[in-house]
Amino acid sequence: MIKYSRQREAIKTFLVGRYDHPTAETVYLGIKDEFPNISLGTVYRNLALLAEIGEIQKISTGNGPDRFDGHLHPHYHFMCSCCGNVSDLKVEGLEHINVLAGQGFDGEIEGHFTYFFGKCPTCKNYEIQ
Amino acid sequence: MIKYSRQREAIKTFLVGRYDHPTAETVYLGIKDEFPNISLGTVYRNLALLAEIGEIQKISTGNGPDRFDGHLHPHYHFMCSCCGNVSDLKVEGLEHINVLAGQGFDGEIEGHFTYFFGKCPTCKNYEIQ
DNA sequence: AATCAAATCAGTAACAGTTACTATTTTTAT
DNA sequence: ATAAAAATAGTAACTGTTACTGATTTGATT
Repeated sequence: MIKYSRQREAIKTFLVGRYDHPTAETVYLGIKDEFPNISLGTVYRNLALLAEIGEIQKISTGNGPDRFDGHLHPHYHFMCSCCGNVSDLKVEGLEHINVLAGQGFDGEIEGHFTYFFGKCPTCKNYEIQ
Repeated sequence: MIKYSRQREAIKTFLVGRYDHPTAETVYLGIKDEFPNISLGTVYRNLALLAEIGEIQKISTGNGPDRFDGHLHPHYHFMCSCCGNVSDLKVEGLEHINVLAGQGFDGEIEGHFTYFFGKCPTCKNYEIQ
């Protein structure tokens, strides 16, 4: 049974108010204003719990720490190979790819993780100069 | 300049001979027959190098260690949520998704990482009983 | 074949990100 | 109000990976 906690609510609120996919460390530092002695362990525990019950999204890119997203509407993520920032990406017409993947597969496809990479607008412009 | 090394060749050969996407640890143990004092650091260094020059593929799933694939023909990966095994998945008709993702995006999409998850054939059957 | 600089190695220590442990505090059903 | 369950802060420990060091291997040049 999950009991209410003010720390968890603050973590959720923090994430919902941001669009930059913060790391656990960033959440920890951001929450410290309100909870000066919050523990990093508490942040990790609650991020994992929130992700498990589907209230936030966990994004693992394979290098560097995991990132978290408080916005649940269907969207994809883009990670810049230059600066490492993660941004949202609206991609239309990808709803069918689980079905495509399931063709000729004997198991059961439940979903997919996808992120795109390349140069973000800022890094792309910077390169031109 | 990259010089030949017997260890690196053995690592590559090991990966090409397998289809189960082993971890660095598994490679290390598998190579130990031939190189009893090979160092785990050497395995990591060469896996990173081989991935960088495009001779193998590195697969990060976000939980557990990275996995490596010695097979370069275009294919996707499936990770079983139950047993954690990673297998290959042939998915047709996904060539265009970088283009789709680039529509309405000011940066430059260079590629994407995707893996599918769900229940592998074995775990799916096991559940029924 | 001998020389030698650069690359690689084995071994080990250090690191980053994350999880686990413990004693205390908070939540919430009764 | 009470009390059991859940959550907490603080800290230690863990996992996967990278960095450092002095010795060895490679390969181009003689």
